[in-house]
Amino acid sequence: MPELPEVETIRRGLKDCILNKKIVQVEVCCEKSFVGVPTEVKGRKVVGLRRRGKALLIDLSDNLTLMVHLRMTGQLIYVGEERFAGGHPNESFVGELPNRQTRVIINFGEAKLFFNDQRKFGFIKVIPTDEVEEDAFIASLGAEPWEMMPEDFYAKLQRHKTAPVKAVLLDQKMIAGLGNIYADEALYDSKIHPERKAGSLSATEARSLLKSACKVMDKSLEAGGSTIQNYVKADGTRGNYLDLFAKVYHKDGSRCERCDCEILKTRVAGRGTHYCPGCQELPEGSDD
DNA sequence: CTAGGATCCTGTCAGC
DNA sequence: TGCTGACAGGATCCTA
Repeated sequence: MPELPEVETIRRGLKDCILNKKIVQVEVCCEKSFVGVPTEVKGRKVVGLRRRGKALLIDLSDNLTLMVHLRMTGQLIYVGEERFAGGHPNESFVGELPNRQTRVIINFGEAKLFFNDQRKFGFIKVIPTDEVEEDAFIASLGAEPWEMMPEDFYAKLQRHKTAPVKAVLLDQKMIAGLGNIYADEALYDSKIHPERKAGSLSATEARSLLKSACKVMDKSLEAGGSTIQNYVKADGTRGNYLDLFAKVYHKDGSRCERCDCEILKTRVAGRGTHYCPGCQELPEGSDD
């Protein structure tokens, strides 16, 4: 799940747990999940935590950085005096660790950080700190939503004559950090149909969409992304963090709170897509 | 340059 | 109960 707000929430939470701590050992349980030499990381101290798009950057002493990308099902679980977990929400947040989804264990001595990832799409990559900007993934990223200039956003949308606007929103080169959840939520918030041709949006619509993207992500950040505290409710039962802010995502079958139409789920650009047919209308004709 | 599809991998759920 | 296929919140690689 981890999209920008989740990764940012992890960055903030993890900072309090691991900043200034020394890595005693790195245990790689799945080769595919760790790019680099584990022993190189040994003995280094965590000196900072940054984020770029959906990538978490853990800066270590002596010019080394761990780039963590959670992709679809990655999660980071810190187990020490306190427990902090974020990423793809499931029972690993609260259960015994390591488990069969554990791919990497970063050992801080008295505490451990577990990188779990069911589908093995995510990874931790070792990069010299001064070369992070040159990493192919980092270098290709578009601007952070809050830093994106509306006119640049509009110009980028204009380049896509036939692609649905939803597909363009998901493109990290276009704008960094949006995934399937926030793409649907942003489109709903600005009342734009996900299948509108990206190039057909007016400058005003583009501006509105960018504003909505920032708004829905701010709201999720406020709610604390998908972390242990909104996964386990006060009464001990399991909650769904989407309930805290989602208006359309996984809401198919329920009523739009703006116009009372039924929220629909379709497939756009190969992805499950949720929208309200009442307030996200597709204009008549072929030039949509 | 853009556009569309397959693909990496594991798990869950619906339907038979 | 057991099997099968569809699908899952990401990004890349390939082809056209």
